[in-house]
Amino acid sequence: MIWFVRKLSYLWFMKEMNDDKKMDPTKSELEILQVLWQHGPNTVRFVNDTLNEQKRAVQYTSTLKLMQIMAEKKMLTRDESSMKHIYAPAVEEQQTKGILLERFVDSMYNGSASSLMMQLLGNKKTSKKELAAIKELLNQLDKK
Amino acid sequence: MIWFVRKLSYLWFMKEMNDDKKMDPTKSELEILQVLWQHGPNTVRFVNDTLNEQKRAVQYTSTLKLMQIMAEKKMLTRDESSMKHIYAPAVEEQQTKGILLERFVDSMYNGSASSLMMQLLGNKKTSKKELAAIKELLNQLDKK
DNA sequence: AGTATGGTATGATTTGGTTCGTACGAAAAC
DNA sequence: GTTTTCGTACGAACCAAATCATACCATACT
Repeated sequence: MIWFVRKLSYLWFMKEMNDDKKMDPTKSELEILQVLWQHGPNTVRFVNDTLNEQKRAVQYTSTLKLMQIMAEKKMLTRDESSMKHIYAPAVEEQQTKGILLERFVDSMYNGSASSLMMQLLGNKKTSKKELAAIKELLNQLDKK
Repeated sequence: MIWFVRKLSYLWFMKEMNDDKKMDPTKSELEILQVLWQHGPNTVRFVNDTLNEQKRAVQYTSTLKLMQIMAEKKMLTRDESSMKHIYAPAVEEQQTKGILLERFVDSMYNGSASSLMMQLLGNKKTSKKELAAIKELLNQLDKK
């Protein structure tokens, strides 16, 4: 009986570990995830090219290595059936961003979403269109 | 004449450098800034104690070193007139947070504040009180 | 067949941030 | 006056993340 309990708690432990790693993208890892979320599963070549034109100069092998590591961490999956491996995100976009956002709010605004809002709205860069969209959003929430 | 132009552009360059560093708090640096923003100028001892009770175990000398580095970067100023040095934030809270927020929104939501809002509101953790506060905020903005 | 091209694998190195041990000085307590 | 306590200074070690050079394999082109 004991072995069974041990096994269970071990599995649980491993699950937690993986979830942790999966969900903790670093800055560069996030950049890669963004590309894959936006353009769908793709090759290293594609991701690297996209990164280079959209963000900054980075060597092909650097991107390769990072993506390999991410696959190890189960943050990405990869299809090795063809020579050119195809990588896909293994984490859900909304969920991941949600976690990161929560962490951000916690560390900067003591978890207060409305404080963040104030900051956002006080910022000149928030356009009128954005404001309108936000209001619309709130109204819709009300109706539920 | 040439030397003068050189001097000017050098100074300009240094100014940029400093501004950059000033405004780029790392995670731990931000923790320290938060303490100082919240409690006003203070000693290393105080900051370290606060950190230890509010966040995590950290050695006194670690906090000391970090704050020294931050002072070097002009992120903090310090008053050395007394034996116990008094550190004060050299960057404005709202401004700094604004920059960080903007960066965050850019990297995660392509600069769209309303996308961020959606995320925030979709999150169960946003309480009704928060929601009310946000609405209030928007109404006030309208009146202007 | 031979060479150019495009891919993966991987170890070594660099970098940035953080942590801590140790040294040392001033002031307070004894 | 000596010892303990509380402070700063600073180099060294550590760690995670990121970068890159190199090696090697498969495919395509001539």
